[in-house]
Amino acid sequence: MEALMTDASGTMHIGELAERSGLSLRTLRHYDEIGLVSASGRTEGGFRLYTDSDYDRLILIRRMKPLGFSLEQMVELLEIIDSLPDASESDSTTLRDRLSTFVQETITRRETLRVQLEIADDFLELLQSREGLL
Amino acid sequence: MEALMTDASGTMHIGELAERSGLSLRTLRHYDEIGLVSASGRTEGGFRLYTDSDYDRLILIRRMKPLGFSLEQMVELLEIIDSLPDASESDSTTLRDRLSTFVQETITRRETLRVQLEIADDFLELLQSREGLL
DNA sequence: TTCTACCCTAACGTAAGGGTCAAGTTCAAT
DNA sequence: ATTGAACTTGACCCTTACGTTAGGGTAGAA
Repeated sequence: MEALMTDASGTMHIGELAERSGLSLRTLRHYDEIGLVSASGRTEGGFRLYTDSDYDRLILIRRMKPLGFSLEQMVELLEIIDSLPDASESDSTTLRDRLSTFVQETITRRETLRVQLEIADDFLELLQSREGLL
Repeated sequence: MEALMTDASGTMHIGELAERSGLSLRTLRHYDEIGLVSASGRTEGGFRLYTDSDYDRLILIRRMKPLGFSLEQMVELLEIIDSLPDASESDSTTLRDRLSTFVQETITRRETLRVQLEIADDFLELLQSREGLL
């Protein structure tokens, strides 16, 4: 009975974004505070207003999370990604370096995750064998 | 040039256990404080004394870590495991239940880990495609 | 206007340690 | 027996990523 996007100008309040992204209100406010995903605007009364691209940003962040980057690192990576479209030639050397550092980090962390999965399997087996003894 | 176990009675100080387990001194003290892995004894002067079975306990904990259980939950699981050998018949029903609950939790968490690995792969691909654009 | 659902800030709490520090302990070498 | 380097102690503050009240303000329908 209610539109997904309350406002015709394509903005939403924090509650809707929370629901759509599956993140808590507190988390969204926290991300705003630290500048990871700032609300694109505010109502006169002070309500945060978010847009669809804010939502996209959140989705990207949700994908980064399993890799265990700190929020601060995510801020940095988003900065890099945001500035990619423009500076394709000028100062792209530093940008390229910063990005490839991130890619390396990501590869390392992905590997860590893989190892953890293995360890988890080991542990599960161990637990189940104990269970069998009962 | 020095024995792995300094003491003939088969005990070691916190430093040696830290080195052998790969955990920090701070971590070991923390585990002692919360009763996850308590030192088996103390010297007259107050130094913690650990045994080989303390070491074994640590290894088990290290294997649990990737699953993301809280230290408090690990305390509980270790309690269960410790009491398995004896109570094979008497009150083993509650024990069996508690253990199987843990096994279920572990399976769930293992699945989460697997999904995270997938998401990580997605993200890595995404990053690398952006890198290709430069 | 008043109700209700939603939103705000501010501030303290939490887990799992990290780091630092002064002070006490061990123990091998003298 | 003594000494001094290496080790250990507990205490306390710091960190990250939020959760959790507490006390209010706002949006919009009835």
